[in-house]
Amino acid sequence: MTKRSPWQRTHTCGELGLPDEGKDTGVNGWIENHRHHGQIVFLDLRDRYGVTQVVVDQDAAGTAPGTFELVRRLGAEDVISVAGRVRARGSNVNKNRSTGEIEVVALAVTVLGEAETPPFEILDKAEANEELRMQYRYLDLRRRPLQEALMKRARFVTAVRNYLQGQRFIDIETPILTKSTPEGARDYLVPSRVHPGKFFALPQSPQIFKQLCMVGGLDRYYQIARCFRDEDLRADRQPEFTQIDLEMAFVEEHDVLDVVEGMMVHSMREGFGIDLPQPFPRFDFAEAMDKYGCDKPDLRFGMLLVDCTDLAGRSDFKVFAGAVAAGGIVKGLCAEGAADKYSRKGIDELTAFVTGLGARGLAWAKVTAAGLEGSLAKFYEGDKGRELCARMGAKPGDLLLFVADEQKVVHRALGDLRLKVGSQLGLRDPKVFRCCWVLNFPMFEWNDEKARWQFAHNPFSAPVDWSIQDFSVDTANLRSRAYDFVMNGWELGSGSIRIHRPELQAKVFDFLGIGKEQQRANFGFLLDAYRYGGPPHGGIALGVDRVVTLALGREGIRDVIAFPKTAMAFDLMAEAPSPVGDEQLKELSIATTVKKPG
RNA sequence: GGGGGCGUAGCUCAAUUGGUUAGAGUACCGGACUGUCGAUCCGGUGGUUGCGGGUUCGACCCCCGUCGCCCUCGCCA
Repeated sequence: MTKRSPWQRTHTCGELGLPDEGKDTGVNGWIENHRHHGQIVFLDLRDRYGVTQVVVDQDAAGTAPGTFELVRRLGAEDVISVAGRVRARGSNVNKNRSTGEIEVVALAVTVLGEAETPPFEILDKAEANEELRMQYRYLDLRRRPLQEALMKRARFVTAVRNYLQGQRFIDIETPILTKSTPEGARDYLVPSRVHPGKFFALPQSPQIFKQLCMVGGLDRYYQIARCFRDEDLRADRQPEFTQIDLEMAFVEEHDVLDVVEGMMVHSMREGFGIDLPQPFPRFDFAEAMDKYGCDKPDLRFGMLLVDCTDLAGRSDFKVFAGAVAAGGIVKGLCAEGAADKYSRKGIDELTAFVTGLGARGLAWAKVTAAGLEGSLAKFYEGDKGRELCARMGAKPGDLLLFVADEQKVVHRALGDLRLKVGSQLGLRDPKVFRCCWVLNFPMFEWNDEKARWQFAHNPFSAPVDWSIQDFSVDTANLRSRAYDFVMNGWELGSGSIRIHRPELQAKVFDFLGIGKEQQRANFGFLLDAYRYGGPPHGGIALGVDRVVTLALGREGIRDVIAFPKTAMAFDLMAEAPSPVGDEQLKELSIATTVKKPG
């Protein structure tokens, strides 16, 4: 016979209810709260499933001797095991708690782990600052919001795996110790002991390996992949992060998009109970820029950018006419019903906002039954005003906002202004989720600093024009078969149909000034692979951390990662990175240029 | 790499803009209390004001440096 453990658990702290009345039970957990009343003590016992009230009554019959005295000494975060009996709480029900109709009358209590006073209180609403909570992450993990995030995250990822498995995808692990390439983000390097002076790099993504899986005939690959990039951090960026990475052979854009759309609809519902409206609209990059001023449209609200360049060019308003004459454009936003929501001061603030983004100013007008009011009014009286309103789709009570400048500046300013005004008007409901695709991104972009063209997306994205001969002709307007997945104005995924012919791939590298030797050194194995029969293929990678953050309405991805790092890429709990001993360095043939270690 | 914000009991914050004993809530400790549920009531412990230097009769407050955290621009193919 197996000996019964003193902390045998029969129920969790979240599952007991009225139907369990009278049952003998064993529950384990952390003391969340304790209330002492002289001859009766109440404990709120917490585990990851919930909270149950435990009562210890000094006079109760059947209680193990010494139990009351023991319980009186217990405090917050002590870990205990309670053997007892479920009792209905009668008229003392706690309606704020799912287990509030019952309590466990303790017959015996075992202390499993004593807790010192924790450095901060374990509360649903985090009151301690994040620095402290990261240092004691294992305590922060006891908080319900963090547990909820991790549990839902796991449910979401499981749904993704199930869905992809059902679509014939194969989960394939790719190397963590891999090859450094100078293009792209800075690599995290790992020294090789047996190859002195040589280094592995941690993968920025499994990009090349997944493409080689396609050459390998594996057809449909996926991986929940950890990726590493040594760049400066943000609220939505960590040095290591997780992607749903997938690749498919013999496909066009719509094949990839359809699979991901199905996967997201399924997994968002399974993981978070969120139903995504379908289909996800598909925008051409140019259309997204034209209508939303950015390549990641927030579709939760309208307020599209409207082109008024032709009207503005004929205007007496010098700012408009001048901008058009200089080859610029004029676009506007119509904020429906917002005229009385913006005071002069409020509009000044919007003006400061757009000038901060490089615009020279913000022209505005409030629409009334009688015509326009505001900085534009005197240039748009009578028919001209009516014409402008018709173009903008404006009616009395609306607020019109315009920026005149070169196209890039107008889009930047109005794109961001649209989001700001949308937020101020409450149009960006965090409980509403709208997805879309943006396709046909530019192939290259000009890097001013380096004074040369560089990849806009990644070096393996195929050009839309398959038969292109010369990338130097009309370079800025060349489109690639790259696409982004966007939710609520957040880029969650990015992918493309790839180049699968070695000569075309080499031609792209040639154009970007990557010499043959460097091509061989960095990508030789990929170019070689294609010489042995590479299938057409494409894929995508989606940021898991971002999806979860957005779905749960959290502030940043640190809130959905069990052990995150700070903005300085430091692990406050483990205190990593840390200095290592001279012996270790010597073995790796490494000397540092840092004077004082540590 | 640049810009901004923050750093005061274990925790969250205050300190009349340079003024003499650095306060409050909470946590913690002790006491009272048999139905609480962020219990209540009474009492108590608790401070290198991030660190180093400077100005001043006097610094939590001003100056310089430094460390850390957060946000942001650059960066992130």
